[in-house]
Amino acid sequence: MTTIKDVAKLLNISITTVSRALDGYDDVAQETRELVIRTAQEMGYTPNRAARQLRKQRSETIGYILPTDKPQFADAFYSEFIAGLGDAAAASNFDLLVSAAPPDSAAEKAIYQRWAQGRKVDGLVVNRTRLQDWRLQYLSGQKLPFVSLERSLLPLEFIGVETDIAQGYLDLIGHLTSQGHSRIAYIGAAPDLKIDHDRYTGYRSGLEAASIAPDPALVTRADLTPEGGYQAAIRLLNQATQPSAIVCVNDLTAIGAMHAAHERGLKVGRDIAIAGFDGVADSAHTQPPLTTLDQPVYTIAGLLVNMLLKLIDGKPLDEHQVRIKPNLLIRASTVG
Amino acid sequence: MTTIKDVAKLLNISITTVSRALDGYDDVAQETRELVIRTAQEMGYTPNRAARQLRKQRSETIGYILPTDKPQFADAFYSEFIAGLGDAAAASNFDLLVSAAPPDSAAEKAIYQRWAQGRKVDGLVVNRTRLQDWRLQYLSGQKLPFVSLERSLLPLEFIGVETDIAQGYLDLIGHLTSQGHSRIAYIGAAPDLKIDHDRYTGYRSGLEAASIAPDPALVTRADLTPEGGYQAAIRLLNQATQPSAIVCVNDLTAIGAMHAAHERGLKVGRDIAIAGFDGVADSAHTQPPLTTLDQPVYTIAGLLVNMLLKLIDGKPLDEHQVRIKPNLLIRASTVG
DNA sequence: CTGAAAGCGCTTACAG
DNA sequence: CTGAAAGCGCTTACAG
Repeated sequence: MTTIKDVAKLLNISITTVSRALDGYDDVAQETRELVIRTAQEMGYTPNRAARQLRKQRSETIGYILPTDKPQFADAFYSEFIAGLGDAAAASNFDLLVSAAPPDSAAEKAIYQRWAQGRKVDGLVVNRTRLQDWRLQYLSGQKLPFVSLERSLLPLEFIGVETDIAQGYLDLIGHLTSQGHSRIAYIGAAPDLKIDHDRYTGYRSGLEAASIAPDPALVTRADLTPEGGYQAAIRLLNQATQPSAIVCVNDLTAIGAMHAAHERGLKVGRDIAIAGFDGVADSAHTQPPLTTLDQPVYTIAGLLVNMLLKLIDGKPLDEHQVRIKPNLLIRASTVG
Repeated sequence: MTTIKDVAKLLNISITTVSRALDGYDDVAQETRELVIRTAQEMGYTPNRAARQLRKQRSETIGYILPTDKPQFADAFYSEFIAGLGDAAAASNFDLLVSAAPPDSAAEKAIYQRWAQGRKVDGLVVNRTRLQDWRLQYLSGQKLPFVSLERSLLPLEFIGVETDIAQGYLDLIGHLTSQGHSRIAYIGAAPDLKIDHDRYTGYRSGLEAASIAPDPALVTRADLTPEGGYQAAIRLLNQATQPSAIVCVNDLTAIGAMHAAHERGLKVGRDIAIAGFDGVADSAHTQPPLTTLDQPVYTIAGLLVNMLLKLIDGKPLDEHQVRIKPNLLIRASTVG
């Protein structure tokens, strides 16, 4: 490995000057700077990260933990989310540390502690925020910068990105009622998740705006997977009073629900309307293509990282909360 | 931050002893060890990673770069793969560094160089291996340990995991011919990818085993996305001689191909058979459910990490090459 | 069994 | 504009 010493020795100058030249300080002679930069390049020198981190007392790394309910954690939302995090971090010369743990598990807690205490990361990105989320409380207590996708109900300052679910659901339910639907069901996720809370609230507001009386029998919950959506839809379709439309908390749930409907011999779009949320996954290519509230996942991830980096640097944020309006993509799954 | 000094001071012993007690050396008095461990725990002490890395000259971190062809990189294969990498790494107290870059791009090269030169990582996991893959050559040259999913055609020692595609395709084509198919098409990926190479070879062997003459008109290639599969299938279906079955390089491609078939008014399973490869994604819940060659992605990722960690530690490997047989899941998409 | 000390490779006040 | 030196927090030979 080439070190700063090697570069200094070759050039017969001090390591101080090499360091300053490379870091772009303006008190280095133009000539010296150019020579240093060229030589470092030629020698293939890159500063040792551990040494730099130790000295600067920051890791130039941000962390993210995948909420893996099961090992078979196949969800395209997360590949796109991580790609967005990685790209935005790299653009600022930060690294992205990724781990995986079941939400609200001992393993999750252990990772947070290890990262926080060992200062492995300068900050974290949190998603799948829960209503009472110990992670946010812990990070606040540790004074470790973080941003989150969706806010909690805790009395903590919220810095991050939020989807404008209320508006999205007004659009979606409006679309469904305009198609003549009034028995609209909801398949959510665990009720302690902020996305379930918001989407359920949005669902209720949407019904209210259309003057439809809510029916508790049309509300059920699953686990954000196709399998969960499939089972939940079977429950709904087994009831005496069946829904004519189902809105689902995410696309994977909707894909499972469509499967259940097909098995019943229902033609999705004609016999029953089904809609998702996310717009990632293969929603454009399901049979029939899935109506969904599309979110720019890659962009959201980038926004989160850029907010986090400003927090880490102690720079002022343009906005503490960014609100993203999901885009209603109407496809055949809700159009007779 | 609590440091080793704080612990030592509180206990009135040297930092040497604290370090040795915590690291489990056996030349520390049992009593001292217990005291140190308990106190460290109570004080919330975790060794500073940067200091440890600098001193040990290893980062206790492995790296992985997502092959993001486009920002909208939605592929459930990768969420599961990363979950597997993260879990296996964490089980050995290693961290996982993730970045993203388009395959074979300048950005990809830059990340490899930064990680290698700055010793950000002790080793890397490579996938989507290309036939002539500069990454493998570069890492070999840098003497940086790595493992790969699928081998290249380069004259380098291969350490990693390989899917037994030949056997998988014999099973799959056998299944299709037993259903009476003889006009079997193939939708692949970029031909410089090892998976395309292997799957195409497997496809040809499968045809040969069934004494079916290959027809170049039935072979086309896409980009591993649903959209690509959709376009490729349209091309195939627009031809004078249409396929009666299509095998696809991955599930996402197959999902797109099913979409194209449906648009043509073909009933998948009855009018045309379509099969995928991977078994992640929502293949069990597509309409109709998708026949696929299922791979244990999470397990494969774990195997790769464990092999890599042995390489990093200079320990002997049980096997340099692990061969995984994909599991043919026959579903309605290929059964009349 | 325990401790004093060196040193990993940087960055950055400080002096000139 | 440049350099000598301190020190970030560890681990580990070495001495006792």
